[in-house]
Amino acid sequence: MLISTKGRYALRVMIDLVEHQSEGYIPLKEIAERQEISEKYLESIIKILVRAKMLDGLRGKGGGYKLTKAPEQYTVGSILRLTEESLAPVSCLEEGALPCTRAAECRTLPMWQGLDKVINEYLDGILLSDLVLPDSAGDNYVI
Amino acid sequence: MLISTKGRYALRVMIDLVEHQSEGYIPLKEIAERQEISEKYLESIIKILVRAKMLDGLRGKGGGYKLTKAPEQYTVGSILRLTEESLAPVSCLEEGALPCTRAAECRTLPMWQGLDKVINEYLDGILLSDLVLPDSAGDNYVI
DNA sequence: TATATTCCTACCATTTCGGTATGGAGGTAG
DNA sequence: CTACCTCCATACCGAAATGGTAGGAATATA
Repeated sequence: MLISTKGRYALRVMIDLVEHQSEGYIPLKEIAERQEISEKYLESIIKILVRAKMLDGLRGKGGGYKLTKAPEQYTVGSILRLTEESLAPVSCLEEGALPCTRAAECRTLPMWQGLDKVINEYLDGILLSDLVLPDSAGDNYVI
Repeated sequence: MLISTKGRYALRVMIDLVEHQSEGYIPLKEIAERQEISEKYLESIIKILVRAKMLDGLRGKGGGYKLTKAPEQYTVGSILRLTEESLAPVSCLEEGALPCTRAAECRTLPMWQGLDKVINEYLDGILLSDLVLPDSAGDNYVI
């Protein structure tokens, strides 16, 4: 499995916020209820998005979270690369992985690099706004 | 990470066997030494390939393993789908996963299905024989 | 029969996954 | 100024997956 619940939930939060953009700051509690995710777990995921300035958090009464950019400005890839620490399909391609001593003779390395490219290009080709479109238009990003 | 060491090692074993096809049955010990993988761990991986009739195992003195088909008959995808129990990028697409109650309203499901398709098509487009070609030809499957 | 080699079943340490619990710190309305 | 509501930080925890290890039984050859 490439994408854990963390990444999937992060995406659902972002979509939820797009769908309630007009309401200003949305409290965590509301999102958690709508998305049926535990408040505390969701909190830890949202924290990552706030630190990366993908969301803006406002404390105090009437506070909550909202997007910092327009939905077309976020790619799915950029969101997932934040929450999943790596989207690399194999450990030898992960950032900070110690260079494999067999890399030079490795028959499979170029293939893994190709797979990595395919995955990232697919995910970067989809915008957050694409995921919120009415159902009928939901096929344009399924290759 | 999508592909664990199991899948990667399986692929390396298959490649090793292609490169020593002419020598008949190749003992586990030889493969393990060449590939620098523990004999016992490799054994558990090879077992999977034998059970699926991708390899033929012969016991006793002079025994070992060999391919059951020509290298062009194996796709990388077919090998990986055996050793990794699933190549699904998200858990909700795994075989035997309990159907998600939110599937109908899920904004991200079609995207995950698209990703799954992209991954499988890439891996099924590469043959075992492609991985054994001389180095200079190693770019034809990197998109 | 001695030896090489595959098969089969357990077991295990470490890490990751998917959370929960507790306690603040900081803003805002009244 | 205080009560309330929100974000922020840290610690902990059970279950499953990962990446192996160990011991021995079955089988074929010489």
